[in-house]
Parts: sequence; structure tokens; C-alpha cells
Amino acid sequence: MTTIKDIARLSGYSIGTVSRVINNHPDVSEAARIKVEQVIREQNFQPNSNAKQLKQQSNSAITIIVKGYENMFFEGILERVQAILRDSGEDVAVAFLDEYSNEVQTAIQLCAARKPKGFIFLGGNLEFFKQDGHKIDVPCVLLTNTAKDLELTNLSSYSTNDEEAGYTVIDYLIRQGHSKVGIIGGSASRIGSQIGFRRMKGCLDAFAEHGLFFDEKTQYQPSRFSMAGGYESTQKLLKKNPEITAIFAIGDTIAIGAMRAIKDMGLSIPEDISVIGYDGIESGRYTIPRLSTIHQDTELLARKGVEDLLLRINYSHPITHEDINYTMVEGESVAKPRKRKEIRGR
Amino acid sequence: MTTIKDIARLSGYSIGTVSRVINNHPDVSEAARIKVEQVIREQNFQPNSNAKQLKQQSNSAITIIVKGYENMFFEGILERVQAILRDSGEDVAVAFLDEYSNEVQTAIQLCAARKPKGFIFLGGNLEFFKQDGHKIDVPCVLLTNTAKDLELTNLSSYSTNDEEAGYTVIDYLIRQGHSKVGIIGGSASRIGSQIGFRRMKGCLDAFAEHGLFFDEKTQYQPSRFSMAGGYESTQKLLKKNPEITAIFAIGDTIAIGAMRAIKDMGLSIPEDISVIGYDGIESGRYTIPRLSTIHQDTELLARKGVEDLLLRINYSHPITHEDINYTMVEGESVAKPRKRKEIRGR
DNA sequence: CCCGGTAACGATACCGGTAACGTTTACAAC
DNA sequence: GTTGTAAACGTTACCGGTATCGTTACCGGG
Repeated sequence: MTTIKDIARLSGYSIGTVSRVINNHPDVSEAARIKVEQVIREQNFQPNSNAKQLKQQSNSAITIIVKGYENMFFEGILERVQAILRDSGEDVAVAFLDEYSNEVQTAIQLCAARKPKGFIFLGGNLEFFKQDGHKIDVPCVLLTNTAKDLELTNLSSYSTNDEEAGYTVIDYLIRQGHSKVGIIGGSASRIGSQIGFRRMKGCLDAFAEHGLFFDEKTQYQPSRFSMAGGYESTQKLLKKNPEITAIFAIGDTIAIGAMRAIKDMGLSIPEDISVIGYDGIESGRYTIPRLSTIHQDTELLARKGVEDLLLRINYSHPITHEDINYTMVEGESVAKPRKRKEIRGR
Repeated sequence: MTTIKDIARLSGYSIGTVSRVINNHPDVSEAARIKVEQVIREQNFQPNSNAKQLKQQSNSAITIIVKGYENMFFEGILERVQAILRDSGEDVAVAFLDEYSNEVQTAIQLCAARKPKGFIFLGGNLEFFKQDGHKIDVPCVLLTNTAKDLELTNLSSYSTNDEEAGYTVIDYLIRQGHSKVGIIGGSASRIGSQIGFRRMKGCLDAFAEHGLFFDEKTQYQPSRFSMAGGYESTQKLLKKNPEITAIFAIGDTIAIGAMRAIKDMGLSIPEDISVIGYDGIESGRYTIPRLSTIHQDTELLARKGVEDLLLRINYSHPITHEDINYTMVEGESVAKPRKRKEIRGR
């Protein structure tokens, strides 16, 4: 293995000079730079990152913590974030957590052992951040949720304006003529991945504005953030409230499970029941029928998040909280309600 | 930050002893072990992995190289592999490559800079391994493809017996009465992710055995490994050969795109065209209609792969090549062919 | 000519661990 | 009592970088 010493020996300069060349320090002559760079290329030398990171104390890769690996929406962002980070020459580590783990605890532990330069959270529970977020001693970015109200000094956040989008969805369904709308997804308690808490708030506002009563008992059903979760929850929801003519699934993954459940109950989409999702994952564009949904701009989300993190790592920029634009995508899964036929068992 | 020195000071022992306790070395008294462990817990000390890895030369995390991130099948395995590795206390790094990158080159570069303990490849091009595989100087495991014929000393592989499974699929379709079967996916050349090369071979055997001629020109269509790829390729395939009554998509992701394309051409599944996939991803269980497919045991694949890698890293075990059992899952996307109606454009 | 300043570079301490080796102590064997 | 041996522990070199600091050589100004 070639080390900086070999480069020094072969180039006729000292390791100090070689190090300066590598790190673009000024105190090095043109001649030395050229010679050293040549040798580095010849040997295709790569500085040992362990040594570098050990010396520079506290930093290795940027760690992406993905909370809820069954949520396919994250996978799109993950890929993007990872790619951008790689192109920026950063190391990337990934930790997948299930929907119910404490991502902040995980981050704190990783800080002690791995010493990452920073974290990017794909999903996260604000309660956990409120409790222990300050213990994470490196810059963090939270994606797909906002930490605006948290008063943390180390956490930026970028997300769709979930509240507004939630409002948009319900408003849209009501305008289509649906008065009995069901909502599935998110957890009633604040435990869990907590995505959808704000979305729900927007929904309630929309109902209120239209003068409609929303009975959380019979029109709402919590759900794991997965297709299987959506499937089960839809069955439960429609069983306890057969009047429902439209379902808002708080994530596309859940919506796909919901559509399958509806079909299995002998009903058709959108004739009997309309379905609308949230996220805009690729799969939703290929379902039969195509899924109507709120499309979040993953590309932008990823880019902004990474940009923010790098600026803060390298130049101690201030934290930012920003809402990213969303668009509603009309697929084929929503129609005006019609007179309901009997629900057939299967 | 607490270091091993702090532990030494606080426990009244030397750093040598502390190190021995941490690493379970024998030469340490019961009293010392207990005391040191207590202090470690109190301070909740985590050894600095950079220092450790620097000293131990050549090793940091185990790196998972995912080739073709649009292939949802990999994401299931990735999650599993990652979880098992984490439970084993290993660091995990992930690199996502697109379908057309050279994963072996990437691994070689990572070896120089990152010094991982080993690699797990999710998908891979055998040609690349044949060329440069020997340059990767750490243990590797290839998942979802076999390196049996490669004569590499550092590469184990676990995969479904693709050839046999390919045979099974075509045999099944033919027994259902389909004589004009189309195949999409995989690349005709050996460049690209190359998944499906063996699958194709099994297919050809099945056609031959049943005395059917398979015209690669009109019955085969290469495809990117994504829903979008499946969509486009299906359109092309059905355009150049409208006689086809069944399509074998060489991956479920492709199959989902195919189903959508068929639907958009005004045909129905499975009445007009049967579709069968390969992989057994979760999405396929929620499509409408449910996708028939070859289900690969991701859990087993992941477990065997990780187990193999760890054994070889820690105990220099020999390499292994093993075929994992597959099962055919009958969904709702395959039926006996019927008299074809005209293809309507859309 | 001498001095101060500076560009360019070398020598070296240090980061936090590991492991080889040396030292101490206790105890058994002779 | 001396010696051998092994357990238990301390000391220290080393991993491959970075950064500080010291050194050298050369420059211009007085």
C-alpha cells in the first residue's frame, strides 16, 4: 500500500510538503506541486481516510439515517442524497431504522463511535429531537418533516408544507363531491415515525372550512407505513364505516395497499371508492388505476438538504427551515362519488 | 470526548489493560475486567473507530455496492443485509451505482481509500469481475448472480438458480397453452447489469424442449431494469409482434411497467396477455392484478451472504457458490390464452 | 554589509487506539 | 534460597495522516 511517505520519498520532498499539496495549502512552490502531483498520479495514491479522520478529530462519513425502510418514498430520496454526496467527494454511511426506533439515540451513539461529519435524517420523530436533539454535536438535516418549532441550533429541515398539502387533498375530494372521507396512516399517538401529523392538521382544517364534521373514531385509521399496513388499515376502516366514498392515504405506499384491499373487498376504484395518496413515488405512476397523489419534489429536497449540510459543515452556515413546493398529480384513482352498492365480502 | 486514556485513569488501570478488556483478551484479571467495564459503562465510552481501524490497517466498514437502484428487489435485500450486519456490530457503508457503472472499478477505488473489510455486491456484471475482480484485495460476496465459473479466489456468490427458474417460467407458460411468449429485460449485450443472462438461457432450453421456435428478433426486447424500462420495452415488443399472448419480464419491476403498458394499449391482463415476473418484490403482491412471479428468498440470500463474508473476514474460510431455492408464486396475472382481439391504439 | 521579512520546506508532536514486549509479582519446584 | 514460570499489567512503538513550528535561503532596504 502506498502511503504519503512513499510519495515523499519518490518525489524527493518531505511528507509535510506532500500533505500540503494534497490539501491545497498555499506554502508550496509550483515546481513541488507539479512533481508531487505527478508522483501521486503515477502511484495512484489515495490518502488513508482513517488516518486523516483520526488526526482531524471527529469526522468520517456523513451518515444518512433512514427511518421506516418500508416507505418507498425514502428510497427515492436516499438514492439522490447519496449520489449528490458522492459527487461532492463525501463518504456516505447509511443506517436503516424501523418505523418505531429512536433515531436520535442512534445518532448520539454514532457520534461517539463513528464521529460523522453530519447527519441527514429521512423522516424523524420531532419528540425525540425535542428531547435529545441537542446532544447530537454535529450538523443535522431533517428531510420530509419540519423542525421549525424546535429551537434546536444544529438542525435544519426541509419538507413539503404538509399542512397545506393535507388541506389541498381534502378540499379537492370535497369539491369532487365526497362528504364521507376516510383517512389512513400516521399514528394517533406521537410515537412512531410521526409523518402525517401535520398532514392531518391540514385535513381537519379543510373539513372545518367546508362545514363538515370529521369523526376521528370512524373516519380515521392509523397505519404502519407500508403496503401491508395500508391493506389492513383499509379493511378496518371500511368495516367500521361503510359510508366512506374516498380515502386519503397519508403515503403512496399505504395507498397501494389500500387499493389492493378495496379491490379484494369486491369494490372498484375509483367508481366505488376514490383513493388519493401522498408522496409521488414512482410505483404510483404504474398502478392500475394510476394513483392520484401529492407529488413531493425529491430531487429538490435532496439537493437542498445536502447543500445545507455541506455549507454548515464547511462554513458554519446558519440553520434553515424551508418548505418545498408540492404539486397535486391527478391520476385515475379519484372520481366523483356515486350511489354505493353493497359491500360484498370476498 | 472520552478516550481509552480516560477510562484507564478513572479505573486505575493502564490503557493496555483497558484495551484488553475491550477486546476480550485473556491476560486480564477478573477484578480488572469488572472495574474497567464499570467505568466504560459509566462514561458510556465508545472506542474511536478511526483510531482502531488505522492501527489495524486495512479495514473500516463493510461496503455494500448496489448496482441498479431502480431495481426494487435489491432494496429488500439491502435492508436485510444492512440489518444483519448492524446486529453483528459491523459498520456498513453503501454505494449506489446505476445499472451501467463498473462496480468492480468502484470497489477497487474504495479499497485504496476506504479500506473496507469486505464487499457485498447486490447485482453485478460478471465480465467486470472476470477482468479486474482479482484486484479487489478483500473478501467479496456477490448476491443474485453466480460467480461459479470465474475462478476468483476472493468472491463467493449466492443466487437463485436463474437458469432453472427461467426454464420453469417458460415451461409453465407453455403448459398453460401459450406458444407465442415474449421476453423482456436484460441486455442483449453483456454490458449492463447483466441480470437475466442465465435466466434467458433457461428460457431457451424450455422452448427447445417443447419444440417451439423462439425468434429473438421479434419475441425478445431488452429493457432497463425499471418500471419505465418495462413500460417502453413492452410497447416496442407488442408493436413488433402482436401475436404474443404472454410476457415474461425478467424482473418484477419491469413486469409492473409492462402491466401498465399493456393496460394502456387497451388490453387486459391476463385475459389478453399474461404477465409473469421474477424476484418476488413486495409491490408485486399488491398490484392489480396480483403479479405471478418467481419468488427469491431474500431473507436467506442476505443471511447466507453476510454469514459467508464474516466467516471469511474473521477466519479466512474458503469461498462458496450456492444456489438458493426459489418458489413460483401464482398471482392473477397469468391465464390460458384466448382468441386474440384486435389491438387498439390508445 | 547587516538585518528583517517571507516563501518554501522539513522535522516532529499528536490523534486514539492495538499489540508486542518488558516488568512485576506470586508461587511452585528443586 | 535460588530459579523458573506464568499471570497480570504497564510501556511504548506504530498506524498514516495533519498542522505547528523551526529552519533555510533569498530578497530588498537602510
